[in-house]
Amino acid sequence: MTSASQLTDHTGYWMRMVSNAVSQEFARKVSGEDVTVAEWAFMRALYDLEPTPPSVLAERMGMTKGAISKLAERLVAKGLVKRAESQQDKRAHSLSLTTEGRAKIPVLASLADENDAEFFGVLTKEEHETLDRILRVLVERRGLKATPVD
Amino acid sequence: MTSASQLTDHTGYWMRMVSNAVSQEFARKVSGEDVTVAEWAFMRALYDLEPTPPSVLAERMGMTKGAISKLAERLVAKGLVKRAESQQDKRAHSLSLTTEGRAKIPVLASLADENDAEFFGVLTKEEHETLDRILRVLVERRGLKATPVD
DNA sequence: CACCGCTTGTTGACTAGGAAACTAACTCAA
DNA sequence: TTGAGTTAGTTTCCTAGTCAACAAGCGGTG
Repeated sequence: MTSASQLTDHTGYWMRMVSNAVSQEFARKVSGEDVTVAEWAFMRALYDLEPTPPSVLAERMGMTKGAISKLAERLVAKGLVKRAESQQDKRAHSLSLTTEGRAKIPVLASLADENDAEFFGVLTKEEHETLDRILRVLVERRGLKATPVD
Repeated sequence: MTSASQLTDHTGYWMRMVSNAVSQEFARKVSGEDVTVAEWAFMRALYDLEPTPPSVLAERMGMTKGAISKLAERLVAKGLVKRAESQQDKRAHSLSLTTEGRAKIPVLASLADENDAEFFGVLTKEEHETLDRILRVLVERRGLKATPVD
């Protein structure tokens, strides 16, 4: 075993490469809407959960609460998200989309659809479905936290 | 179409989630070797190409030349990579692994092997192979640049 | 040979996120 | 009721990347 195992032998390596490419492509698409990929993910998660505390979003998105705090702040500044004080607990608050934020969801979602279709369009329908299935299996079996609302 | 297409319907979303999880896991593993994931990828690419100019690595790794410049600087500082002036072109230089850097390759590679085995171990052998194949197909058909030395 | 445009690599300003320290507020037990 | 421990969120510091401006050097054309 004098030869190092190829970097390219690692599934993680290919995952990273493909994932980066998809995200970059998507970032380019949504930049016209003055939104980043992270902001879209945040808004989309919120769409299913609102009103929800930041902590839940952090868990869902696999980000630290610090990151969520800053992300939320940016979205509030853009007028896409609003905070509401909790009555019961003065430390806590809940986040929701504003009307404007909510209105952006379908637009962004269709960009995401388009991006996905375009990027994975080089696969056959069956390959694409298989990829999807395996990714979901991985998320489930590894207990990754961003489990979708189902 | 009042309902936004699910964020979770997007393959790109799952890719991002899984990719982040693999990388985080791997980052944890290599941190003991005082190396980051990006540094490993850099060294591993260099291993196949040395001596090579930074520009080629940038292309290979899908990073900007600025990022490569800084990454290289960090590795030089750690004594894992060395620069050599080009004779023909005084702007250019080439990068290689130092003896120490080269010695780290197998160690890091086996950590990568281990990480991959562990992370994707929740898949059946067939699922893992399929995933691998589809990712490679994607890289090839989409012309992603980090094409391996083959 | 002198200049103009292109290329190589570096730098500085900026952005995003993680880790950990911190603040405020809640809960519970004595 | 009060103090200790816990929890929600924010802030600070750090790392790592992009982008754009830049310096230096190349090469071709008048």
